[in-house]
Amino acid sequence: MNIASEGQELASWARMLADGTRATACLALLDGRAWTATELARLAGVSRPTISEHLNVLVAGGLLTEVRQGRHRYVKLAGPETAELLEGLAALAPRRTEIATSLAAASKRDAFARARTCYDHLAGRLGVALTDAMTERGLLDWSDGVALTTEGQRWLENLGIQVDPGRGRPLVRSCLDVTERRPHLAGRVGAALCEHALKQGWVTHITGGRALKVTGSVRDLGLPAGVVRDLLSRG
Amino acid sequence: MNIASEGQELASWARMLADGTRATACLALLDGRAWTATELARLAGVSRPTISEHLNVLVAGGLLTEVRQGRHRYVKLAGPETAELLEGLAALAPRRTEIATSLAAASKRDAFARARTCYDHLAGRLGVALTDAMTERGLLDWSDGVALTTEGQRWLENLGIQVDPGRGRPLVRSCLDVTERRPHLAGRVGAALCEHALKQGWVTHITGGRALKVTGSVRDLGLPAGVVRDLLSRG
DNA sequence: GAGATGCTTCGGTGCCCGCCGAACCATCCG
DNA sequence: CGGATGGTTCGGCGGGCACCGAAGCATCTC
Repeated sequence: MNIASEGQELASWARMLADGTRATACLALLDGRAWTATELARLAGVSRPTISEHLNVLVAGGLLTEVRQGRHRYVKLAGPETAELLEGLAALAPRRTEIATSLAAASKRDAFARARTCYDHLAGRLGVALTDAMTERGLLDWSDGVALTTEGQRWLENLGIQVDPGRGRPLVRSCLDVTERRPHLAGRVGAALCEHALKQGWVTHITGGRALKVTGSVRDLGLPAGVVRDLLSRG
Repeated sequence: MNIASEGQELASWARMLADGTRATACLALLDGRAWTATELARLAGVSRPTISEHLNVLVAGGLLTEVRQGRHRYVKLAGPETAELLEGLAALAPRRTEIATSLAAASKRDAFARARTCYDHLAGRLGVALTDAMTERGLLDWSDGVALTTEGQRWLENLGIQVDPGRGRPLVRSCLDVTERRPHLAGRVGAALCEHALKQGWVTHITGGRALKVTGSVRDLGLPAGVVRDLLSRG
């Protein structure tokens, strides 16, 4: 109860992210996939022994979970809440380096801001616009947190989307978008929607990152015309 | 843009809170008051030189702002966003030590959970219940973030509450409650409401903390009867 | 079996940083 | 002016920890 011990607790938690290598690994894991230790070592630019220690810390701290398969150690974020927390933190951490370094980097960032995955759901302008459109059409109710309306359930059924019954994880949940700084849809419905979008070819993965390419089929989603134009521009 | 440098950035930010002394100081500052360096040193149990260095770090990092008055150095949280971020983090950090140590500590915690200030607005069960009641009566609109409805404006006027016109700071804003883990009202309206509540004697400060004592006048607020009973019980 | 691959353990090194006491500066007070 | 008080600067100490290379397991492949 005393404030000093609470401070210690908060600090020990923050310490997990207070190392560049660990933070980099966590950001990489935001794509929702399970990575091997070696992959993360290469990404973060450290040796295997080093990343091994770091993963021990993160797993012990409950931020990551691991699965051992044969000689591989797969780690991933402990859960959607963790992912959302991380995205929120990254969004809130003041960004000091907002300088476009090169044209290639800029266009890569553009793609990232336009449409990407966040853990297992859609994010970027696409994710936010989709969430807005769903709200507009009465599929979501934000009066207390966020909830799926009966119209929303019907809409999902009409699209043929099966929502993973999932244990405990909320049906819908709002997640702060890193680039838009506005909430987009997460939770089981968000995940199902993303899966469906990939399966239907509305979006496809761009190699080497979380960015997504938006295809013409996105016109059928009922998004405002201006948004559709933006999403399809140059790409 | 590259993920490694983003990781470094996140880490350097997290490092500010990764020290027990600094985290303790930040939690103390959550009461919204400006503290002197010596006060914080005594609270955190470190020497004056030590806290001085820590405050330098936090101010340089933008988490705190300072005002020099005579021979005093007053520090406080940089702004309401910072306070809300901290409350959110403290709420999200898994609490491992949830053991009631003594009756005195338990009753102190009870008071804290029942009603307190969070930065400059009301929090605890009181804050959350008040926010719920306002939503119920159509004073708040949560369809896109949170907004004050015209009914809400009228309600404030009827109560004779002047809302600080404030530069840039949002009129209303939701803030995650540490104990309830649900949003309560912050922003300029939240601050004005808290100020009004103190002035009208709805609540009074309990010495030595952020906890508030709820008085009988709270009956006039239109909260559900069960909530009122809870808030007034034992105290 | 032998060799390759993924990962961990173990020493060891070096750096960072939290901490303090002593000295110092600035301000307020009589 | 001198003494008290709040704060900072400085030097130095100590511990923690991020990192690596070498060696050691475990697993898969041929």
